[in-house]
Amino acid sequence: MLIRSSQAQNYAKLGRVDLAKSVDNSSLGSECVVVTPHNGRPCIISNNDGCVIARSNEAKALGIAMGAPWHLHKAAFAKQGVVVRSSNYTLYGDLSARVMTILRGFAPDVEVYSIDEAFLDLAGFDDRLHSHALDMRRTVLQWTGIPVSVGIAPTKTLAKAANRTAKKQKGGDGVCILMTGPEQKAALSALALTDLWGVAGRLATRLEKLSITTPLQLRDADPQLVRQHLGVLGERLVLELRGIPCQRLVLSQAANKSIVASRSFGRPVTEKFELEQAVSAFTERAAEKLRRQGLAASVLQVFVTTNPFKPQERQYAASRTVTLPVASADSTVLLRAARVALTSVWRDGYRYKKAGVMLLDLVPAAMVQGDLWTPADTPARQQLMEAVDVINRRYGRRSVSFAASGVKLGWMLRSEQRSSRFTTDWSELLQV
DNA sequence: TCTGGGGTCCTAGGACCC
DNA sequence: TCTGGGGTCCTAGGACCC
Repeated sequence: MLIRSSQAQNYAKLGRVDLAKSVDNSSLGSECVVVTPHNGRPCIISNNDGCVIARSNEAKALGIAMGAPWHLHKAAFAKQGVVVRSSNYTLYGDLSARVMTILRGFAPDVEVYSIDEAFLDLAGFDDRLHSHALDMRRTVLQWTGIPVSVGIAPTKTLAKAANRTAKKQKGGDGVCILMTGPEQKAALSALALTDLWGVAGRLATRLEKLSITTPLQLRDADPQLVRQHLGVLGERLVLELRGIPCQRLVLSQAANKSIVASRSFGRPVTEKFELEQAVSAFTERAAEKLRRQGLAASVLQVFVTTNPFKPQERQYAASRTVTLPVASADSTVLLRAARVALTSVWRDGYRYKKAGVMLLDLVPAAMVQGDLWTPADTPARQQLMEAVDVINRRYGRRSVSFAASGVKLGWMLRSEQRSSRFTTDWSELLQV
């Protein structure tokens, strides 16, 4: 598929659309690759010049694997005339939004699952699932130029399998419906364990030890046994494969629970000041994201690792978290916390490969109260700290703590944790 | 010589997804 | 010299409390 738009000078992978009917269950999925004017030349997208994260069909035909390390294949790619582009998530986000808007016209409930996937509730379309799916496909293609494939089934897990089947069908119409037992059996028997949603290498290995090597064997396995060995996720997987939904449609876009900024370094970092610079940059980037979403962070974590691909080198991985007295989105505050955390994880003599900053315990910034949020040492803050000292002397060290919980930000006495005593009225603290 | 049990919270780590 | 980045969820184990 070609997009002739001049701004789309690389290609975007977009649009597996899984539509799931949640109540009595059906589902739909699509995948498309949009390739810009490279006239049939193989094309890939890399992330940070590290890994291949998307491939055009021509590139797939060359045997270029998903996630292939870029540096190992650089020479071969050049020889084969592979066009390489960097990822452009702003562009993909824009295309994605257009597709999602169209999909909302085809079902009342749409879950935007990722940048290129959606689950739709198709309850009520039972007698015309196929024509509805074709209609949807046609419209998305006409209006955006993006081909999508559709998988329909009683559960999300089966819908994903249906989607995969639809995508792989040679000469098919891009739609796969797995509503009946025989249909499901036929489709599942053509898949490998790791084709299933939620099963990657580690789980597959553990399943093999239970003599479960195919999706059908997993479906027919004892859920209790699977739960014992793989936990609750494994049990859910078995049930979903049997057509018993364990996952509802998620309609509301929940706020982020964490924000990360991280990078792998092009060459090993051995000097502390270099790492400090990087961590500062990560912190700024994460803080910007935080503010754009109208959030504040209560906890900041810094992590560093050496290169795990070089086992012959001494390995070290560490992370340190700093809890802020009050949730903040202020760069100065976050930078200070990041510096403290980094100093604590830093060890001389290692070749650092990757580092990052993670912001956690996010709360709406609007909930953070007045002076206590500002980085400066205000009189109110000094009063607060004195009060904390008094309380700690009376009740023991660290008996008062600050926390964000749900929509409330406040303090609590540890001894009263059970009663979850939160408040945003800081003066109460002074009276304890 | 014998050294509770149950609940909660926190953290680190593992596994998965796109 | 070179192997991504950004997320979520679950679990095990230790600390702590009663």
